[in-house]
Amino acid sequence: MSDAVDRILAQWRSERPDVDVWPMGVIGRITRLSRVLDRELKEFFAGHGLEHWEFDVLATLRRSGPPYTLTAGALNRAAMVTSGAITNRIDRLSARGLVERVPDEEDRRSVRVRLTDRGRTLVDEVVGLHVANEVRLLGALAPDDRDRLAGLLRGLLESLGDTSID
Amino acid sequence: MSDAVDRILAQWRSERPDVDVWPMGVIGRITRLSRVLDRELKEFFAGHGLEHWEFDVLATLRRSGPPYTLTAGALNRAAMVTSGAITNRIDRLSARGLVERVPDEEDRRSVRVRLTDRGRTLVDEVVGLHVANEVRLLGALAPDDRDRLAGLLRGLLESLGDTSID
DNA sequence: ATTAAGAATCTCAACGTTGAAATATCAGCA
DNA sequence: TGCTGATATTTCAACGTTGAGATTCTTAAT
Repeated sequence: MSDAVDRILAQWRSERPDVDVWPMGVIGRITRLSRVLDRELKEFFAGHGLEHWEFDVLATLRRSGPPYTLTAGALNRAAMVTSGAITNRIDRLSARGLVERVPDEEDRRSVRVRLTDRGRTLVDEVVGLHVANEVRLLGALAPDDRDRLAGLLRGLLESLGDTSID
Repeated sequence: MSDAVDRILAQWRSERPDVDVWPMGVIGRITRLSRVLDRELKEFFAGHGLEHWEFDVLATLRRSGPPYTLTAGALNRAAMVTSGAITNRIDRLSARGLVERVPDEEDRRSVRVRLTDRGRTLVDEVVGLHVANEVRLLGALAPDDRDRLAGLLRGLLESLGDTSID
């Protein structure tokens, strides 16, 4: 049982035995898994006429609950991208009629972004299939291992300060 | 003890109790960790006058062992990017004098990319510091947990077919 | 030799993100 | 009321990747 990262670690041990590269066994695998999973999810969403980032934004609004409205800044932090990227994403989702900009009466610097009925219908249809697809991708994981893995990853995220979505 | 993903999961359970979103507890965390770690590494490499991708290419060549030479295609697969991206990266590393293109005598479609002495010196200086920085980032992980986490991630990567770096 | 299929790399236009600057607004305070 | 610093969003040029097509070369069959 070995993966691509095992081969990379073996190369380093051979070439630079003075460096203990164990952290790459964790960080390298997180990086590679992220890429592999991204490709899989991209393919899945394409099958439903969506970009990955489109689903992300719609899902963020959907799970925030009624009235399915968040500020651009909140979407920004949730997606972990810069503000310019969010402006662009809202523009395009808005052009597709999936969200709409609503002026914020209380703070006129702010823009509220609201899921339209079409947007909500779409995300509600897709989210179940999306999760089923994720279940498939994690099929190799025994039920006990799911919790162990999630717990270890949570510990890391906490230690790195990723504790808030607001 | 909770992280950003715990909050996301709680939102889904409240809004869509009919969907069991446990896979997001794994995939969501891998995705977020990848972004957080990417930012940290980017900052580290910038402190050494390098882009993250520059180090990646140099390290791939370095750990392949003497004569520190790989084809463009091999770099391509190692970096998990498209061929156009690798051409671009080789161009720029070559302009910095860190690698050089060597015509492949056996297969004239191929381009061999060789680490220059400057490139090798640079990567050899930086790799130890890079690993030390990774150790710092994983500081929250108990020694036993390192192996457990690496093992669980390896199992996933294998099951998704990521078993080769050639 | 010649041909055809496949492989390795490069080219390039389209696309999305970044990061900084610009704009507009708010909140606290003199 | 008028500042001042902070905040929210948009704008925009620079940058890197993608993905498809073009180019060059190899391999195997004829």
